Amino acid sequence: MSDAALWTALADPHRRAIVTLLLERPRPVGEIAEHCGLSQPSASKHLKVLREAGLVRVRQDAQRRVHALDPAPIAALDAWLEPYRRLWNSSLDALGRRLDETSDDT
Amino acid sequence: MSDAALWTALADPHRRAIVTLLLERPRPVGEIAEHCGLSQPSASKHLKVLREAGLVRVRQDAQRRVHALDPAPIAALDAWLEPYRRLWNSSLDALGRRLDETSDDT
DNA sequence: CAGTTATATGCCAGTCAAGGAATGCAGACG
DNA sequence: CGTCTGCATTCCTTGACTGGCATATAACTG
Repeated sequence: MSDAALWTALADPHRRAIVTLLLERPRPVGEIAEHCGLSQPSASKHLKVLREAGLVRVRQDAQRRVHALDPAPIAALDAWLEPYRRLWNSSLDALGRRLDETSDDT
Repeated sequence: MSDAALWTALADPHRRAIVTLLLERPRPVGEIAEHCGLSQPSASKHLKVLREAGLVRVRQDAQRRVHALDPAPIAALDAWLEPYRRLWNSSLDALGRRLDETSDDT
């Protein structure tokens, strides 16, 4: 269960920003740092955490290290959310039903 | 965007355990503490964080404070996951296609 | 090989969250 | 009103994480 590593990785706002940024396309470290307003060392460290959580993969291109998103671990989160999503949906349903019952004064 | 509070709240394993526990049914603080192997003060603190993230609601019953799960904030997470889920699914699709192509040696 | 670019790492100081023990507080109950 | 129960809050200590800076490392360039 490196589930913990995944949560920890995504708990940080900067790292979520990186992940979101990589959603667009893979990028080298420097570019990531710039876009997220991070120093290069800081970006490197965050990327390390993301790598160890399996969220990011590296491809070496000359001196550059192009980091790409790996969405696979997100599936674990998705699975974790499952039961709550059910609850949430049924709550919405209940709300909808109640709204329907009272909807004559809309 | 108290999105951050939500992530922070769920980043902690104990709090995830509490949330999972409350999935079953609402419970008073003492019960939660016992089930999660937490001291009473610790449980109280974690519940406070969960409350402030909107994940938990309290109903007062005599001296007891019965905490119940509120799955609504989870929707935010779900929304955040959306784009990644797409990617993930398409990756699966791609994998499936590749497996199909090579599936004569199954 | 010397120099430059792109990135990783080590070290340090500041910050913050977590756990434990003790205490405060409100409701129940005789 | 005194007491007990259930929970919240405070204080304190400790460990973890973060950022910055300096430095090491690796790969390209001439």
